[in-house]
Amino acid sequence: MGRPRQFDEQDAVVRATELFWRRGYHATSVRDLGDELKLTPSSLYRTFTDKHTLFLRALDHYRATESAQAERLLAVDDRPVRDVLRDWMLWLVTCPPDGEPGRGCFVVNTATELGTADARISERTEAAFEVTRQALRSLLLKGRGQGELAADLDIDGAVELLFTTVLGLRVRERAGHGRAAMATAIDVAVRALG
Amino acid sequence: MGRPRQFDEQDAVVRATELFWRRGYHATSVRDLGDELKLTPSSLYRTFTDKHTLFLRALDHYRATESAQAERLLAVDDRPVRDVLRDWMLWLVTCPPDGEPGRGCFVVNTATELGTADARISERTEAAFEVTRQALRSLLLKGRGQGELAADLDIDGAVELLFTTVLGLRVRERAGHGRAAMATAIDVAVRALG
DNA sequence: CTAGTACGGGAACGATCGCTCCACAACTCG
DNA sequence: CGAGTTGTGGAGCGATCGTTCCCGTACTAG
Repeated sequence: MGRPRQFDEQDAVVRATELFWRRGYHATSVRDLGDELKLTPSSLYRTFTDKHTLFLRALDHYRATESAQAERLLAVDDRPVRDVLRDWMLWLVTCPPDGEPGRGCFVVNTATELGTADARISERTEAAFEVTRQALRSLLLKGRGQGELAADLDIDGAVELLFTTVLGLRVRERAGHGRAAMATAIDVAVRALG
Repeated sequence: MGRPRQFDEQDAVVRATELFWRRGYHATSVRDLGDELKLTPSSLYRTFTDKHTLFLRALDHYRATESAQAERLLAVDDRPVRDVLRDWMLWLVTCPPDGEPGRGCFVVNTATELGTADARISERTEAAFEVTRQALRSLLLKGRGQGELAADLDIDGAVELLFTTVLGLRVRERAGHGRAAMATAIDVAVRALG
């Protein structure tokens, strides 16, 4: 009972995610959030407890949507594994296609801004990283099983290199590096699978 | 003439660099800096103009010292290029060996925290990135010239992949990833040179 | 209708932000 | 010595930080 909400909580989380994503945790003030989400401080705190909790919600939302899209791209079953891998990496690097400067990856930005100091945050970034590693691993296993990749391919090693490369790519997108250079890196990485 | 300084300016820059490195730009307050550098606000502002300018000084100092150490490691001339490359990458990832959580790379942390919004900062991060790419390029060229690497090695491609890998490694160090996993990624990357 | 409950709007809390100002101290030069 | 110059210490500026509180509002239950 009581007075009904005048805003959509999920929509507010989406907007908060975009703001935190672009500016990072410390550079985003509660008033910035209030303006963007069209929420007064009282509604914001009543709904999301505090800034830190809202940030965790934003991280979770980002992981959920990002993972969903990634799974869709990786689930393509009728194309060569190498092509699926390349397209997925290219997509990771082109996520925000419209003008404006690259936002990089919210998880990577968060991990570098806050390091390992905050446990509740770093357990989320680590979980996100682990999802990526597992997605790479199962894709490579599929490729090896289908004979597209060498039978003696070092899966663990390949996963580590590809995962590390992905992190590097997302830093470069945030830094505004050209798509061509990153596409080159992706090509070489994929070709390194043998 | 006038009253002499009671502190060493260079030493203050070193301390400021460490603080900005660990905490990032926005999370480091002028009072934090004052405490760490043992400077009153008036001395700090008289000497370094403002927080932003001090941050640029810190970035420049980091680049200078970091580049100097990297050049020393890359200048080793009596060892196989692949070993030099591997050792350099391992060193990049182990820079702060003593306890405490990894600080990652100050340049990478800055690039992801501030993106491309601030021109004076991003021109410095880009310059630092370019130095790394050039160092990789000349090392690979040397290796190819000495016959250690294949004559038809795609230098541009290899540089892009290695550079991207290095950025990813520094993110991972900041995120507290284990040295073993990163060493694996490095091994595979070096082996991918053929 | 009334009582109870959750939300919206916004003033305002104490703390901290980046930064300035000024009286005083410590030096060089004539 | 005194005049000139620069650094030091620290109070304190206005602005903004994250957060709370209060009151009027919009709803449900009885």
